[in-house]
Amino acid sequence: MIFADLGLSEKLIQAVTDSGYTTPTAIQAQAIPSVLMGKDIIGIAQTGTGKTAAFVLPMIDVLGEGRSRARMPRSLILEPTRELAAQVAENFDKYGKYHKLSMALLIGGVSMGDQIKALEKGVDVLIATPGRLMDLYDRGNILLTGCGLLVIDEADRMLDMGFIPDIETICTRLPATRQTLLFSATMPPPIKKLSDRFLTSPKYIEVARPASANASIEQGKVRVQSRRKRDTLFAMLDAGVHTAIIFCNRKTTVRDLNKALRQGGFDSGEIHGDMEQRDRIAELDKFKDGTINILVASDVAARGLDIKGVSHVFNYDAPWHPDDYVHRIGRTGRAGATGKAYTFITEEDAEALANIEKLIGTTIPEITVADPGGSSAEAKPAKAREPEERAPRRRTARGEAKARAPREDRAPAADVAGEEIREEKPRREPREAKPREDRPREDRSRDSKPREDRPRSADRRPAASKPRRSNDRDDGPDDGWNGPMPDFLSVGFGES
DNA sequence: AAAAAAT
Repeated sequence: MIFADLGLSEKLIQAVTDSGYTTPTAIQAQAIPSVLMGKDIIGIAQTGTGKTAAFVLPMIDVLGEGRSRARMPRSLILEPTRELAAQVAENFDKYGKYHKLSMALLIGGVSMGDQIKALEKGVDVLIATPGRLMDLYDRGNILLTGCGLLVIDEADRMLDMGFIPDIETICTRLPATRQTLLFSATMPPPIKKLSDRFLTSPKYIEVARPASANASIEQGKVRVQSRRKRDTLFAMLDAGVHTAIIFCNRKTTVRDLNKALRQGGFDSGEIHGDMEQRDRIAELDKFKDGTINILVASDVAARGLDIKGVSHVFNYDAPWHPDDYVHRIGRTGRAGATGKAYTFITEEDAEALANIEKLIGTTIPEITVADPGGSSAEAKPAKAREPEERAPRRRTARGEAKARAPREDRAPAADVAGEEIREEKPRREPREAKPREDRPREDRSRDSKPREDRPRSADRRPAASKPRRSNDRDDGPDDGWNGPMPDFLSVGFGES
């Protein structure tokens, strides 16, 4: 099966080929022909399965060259978070480069002016989070009567976030004869009800959950006292981590931990919902382009965010909801690359852990990190008990940085060719290989200039109806992380 | 127990 078999236009196949993809994923192969035929779809899938391209590609062809009218978008995509919405917009840019579709990204946290301007001009594709969409609708800036195609993405998360009433309201404002695509990782009763009410004889497509079914993620749990989490984490990071997302349950923890990491000489950043939108974007961009290799995150980044080459996920706090565990660790091990996912477990986490292990159907192997706080930490199989009352060593930024392996040792290995579109946002370039101690922090900003061929953040304004870049870059399927793994991180698995 | 999303 290749993309050319799915009934997509030649221009679209060209854009897909330009991006280096040839083989559709399961969800793409099943969904694309049906979407092209105008059918409603329920897709049980997450990002990581290639879900986004499964609706973006056929939508580009369905909308074709048709003309939009002022304030009357022809299609609407609803996303639960601003980042996901932006990510979908990037997909339209990438695959729609040979089409003349206009789009607008309606998300909160940024000024409305550009969004309103884009709406006035008329857009083919509206990508929105519910809050801003409702706001602009109530202000009379949007007419949904011409909107014949609706995508409800991440429906279960919309439910979690209390968006379902908004979604229902929006559905009733769209024309009754329309095409509706609903994607969800799970089908809880309220989502079932929603689909019964707003979809017409949908085709049901279910693909395996990538994270639970994903053998490319090596999982481990680390039993740790709350007060030793930080030292343990530092030790594990010191041992050599290419790129890591560190999830915390609270925004305050995110902030504190990032601060500590930076003081410790790590190139880290943070993302959580209390940050200004532009800072969220900036941090994510830095992580994507390699300016930083550690991202401390709240669950705002748990689902869907597609960043290539994340080698490690750390659950600094065990997630309270087992579903979140699956989503979090799904940020690594993507597109055939291998990933590691480590979860810190304190005594209070016993119940959460039990729920997680029940959900994923296996016991997570336990690893022990010896000598946290030292720079020569190594992990040993679980049975080797760690000496308990070792005084945590104070680390200074200098000494700690010197003790760390030079960057070259942690550089990613050669790319592995992946043929399927699973990744919405490939890592752009190999990261800076210089050891950080050679480069004072204040000097680094001027060195990390953005590449000319990738959209700068200023370019990512909401109104995407600007002329398309003719030489849109070729995002080959670089798979990201597949590099050498420090030995210690690999031992100890299969012990329990 | 938190986070997210409109201001």
